[in-house]
Amino acid sequence: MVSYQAIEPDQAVNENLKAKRMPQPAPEPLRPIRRNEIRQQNEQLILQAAEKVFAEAGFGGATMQLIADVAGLPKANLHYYFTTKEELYRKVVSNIFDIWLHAAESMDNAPGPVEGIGAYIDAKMEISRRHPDGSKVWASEVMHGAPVIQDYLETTLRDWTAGRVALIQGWIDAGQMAAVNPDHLLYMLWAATQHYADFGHQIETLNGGPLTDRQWAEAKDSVKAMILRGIGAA
Amino acid sequence: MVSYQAIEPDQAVNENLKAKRMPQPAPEPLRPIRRNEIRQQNEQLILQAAEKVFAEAGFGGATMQLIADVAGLPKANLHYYFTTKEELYRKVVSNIFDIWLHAAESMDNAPGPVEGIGAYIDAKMEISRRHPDGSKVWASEVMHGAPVIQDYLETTLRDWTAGRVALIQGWIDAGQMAAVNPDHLLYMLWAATQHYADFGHQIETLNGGPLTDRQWAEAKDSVKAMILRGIGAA
DNA sequence: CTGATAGCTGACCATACGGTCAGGAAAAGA
DNA sequence: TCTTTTCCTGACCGTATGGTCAGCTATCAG
Repeated sequence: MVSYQAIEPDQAVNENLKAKRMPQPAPEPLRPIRRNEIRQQNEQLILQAAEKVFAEAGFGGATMQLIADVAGLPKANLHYYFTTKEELYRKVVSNIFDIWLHAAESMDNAPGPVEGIGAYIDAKMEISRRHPDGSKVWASEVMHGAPVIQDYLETTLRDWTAGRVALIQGWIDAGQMAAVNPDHLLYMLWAATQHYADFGHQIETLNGGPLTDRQWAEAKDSVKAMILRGIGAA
Repeated sequence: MVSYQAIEPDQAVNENLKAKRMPQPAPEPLRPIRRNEIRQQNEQLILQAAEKVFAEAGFGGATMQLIADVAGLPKANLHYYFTTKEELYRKVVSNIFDIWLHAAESMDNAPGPVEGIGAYIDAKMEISRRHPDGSKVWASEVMHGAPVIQDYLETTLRDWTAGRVALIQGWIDAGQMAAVNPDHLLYMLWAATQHYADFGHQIETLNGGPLTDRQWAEAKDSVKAMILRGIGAA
């Protein structure tokens, strides 16, 4: 079996659990544990660990035990918050989808393609840099036929896409850019930006290490320059 | 657990096995079974089934039993030809890598970027169309940190990339295209073309069905037009 | 024809997995 | 204080998985 690099369970440990297991010298801990917060905090902790593990191993390769170790919680505790592995996975994917949709708003209310598509590329490149795991989970899900989020594709994404296609067509009709096929332009935008997350390991290997701030800026500029020139908007 | 669509085991059945299990009316079957051929044939059969299953379920989600069913062979027979799941997977990935490298030759011996990069896009789009499973397996492997083909990335791919970067730089120096960053141009080429395989399901969903011949042609033209214009070569 | 060898496979095994549950601990409410 | 509710978890279970192996059959060289 392929041995994915082991993740140190102690990398992320619930601070509250730590505190609980040792005598507390202070009569009142600085952050009193309120019930409401516990649930929110642990769910977040589990979701973060799950995103990492799902991205690294895929749905089939990920194990609840490993997610639990990364989160620093007993496995049974995961099943207390998320009944099944699929329910946890579904929540992870849906979170990512929300981030994406939110970032997509940057395209609207722009006077033209240079600003609109430029801002969209900026936003998507930033997501690739800050949420590479999320991007990978999404990519993995779609590659496997979207067994879990097919309905999202057919409703939300479809509607969003139709709206942006109309937006782009409007720019074309107004002579603000070349008459490219809007669908394929969107595909290229998604592909070019998400590539830096999904294939980040390949890029880092070729680059001889993680991209520096300067290199990320150059990546962003390169993508923007090529695409904007490619659609005759620059 | 996510239920990936079941694959009908009988979709691909070894014709020789079929023949063996039923009385042969003809004294000499048209294709006599030679020992040499059996090995080659079955290995090919298993590799094809494996590529399909690995692409659909990922390494962790794929099972030897399912691969065996798709290949129409008993599971134990798989282990006769490929000792471990990882060995089989490694062979699948390495086969894909070879196809990619071979297609990459289309970029060489071109008088300029229009012909060279145009031909490369053509070749890669054709691979995305004809070998989508292979592309997905590669993507999955890289996304998971390339646990199996890291050495390929560091040697073969690195060398190939360096060569093409020099080639592109030569075109830039000769004034045949704009002064784009060659590395990021390569990333965009990979991203834009492989997207049609890796995210094929998403594209098909948005498209309301598989791309037609005409739509594939338009996709190819769109990618070529945008990129070639984007690098100032058209 | 005969021994040797490659191809084949049902039955089996140890392990690891997702998920369950009884029961304890801690906080909130009364 | 007592009761209720939420939180927590070690131990356990049925199942499915990757892999093995003894023993069979089919081919081939001599």
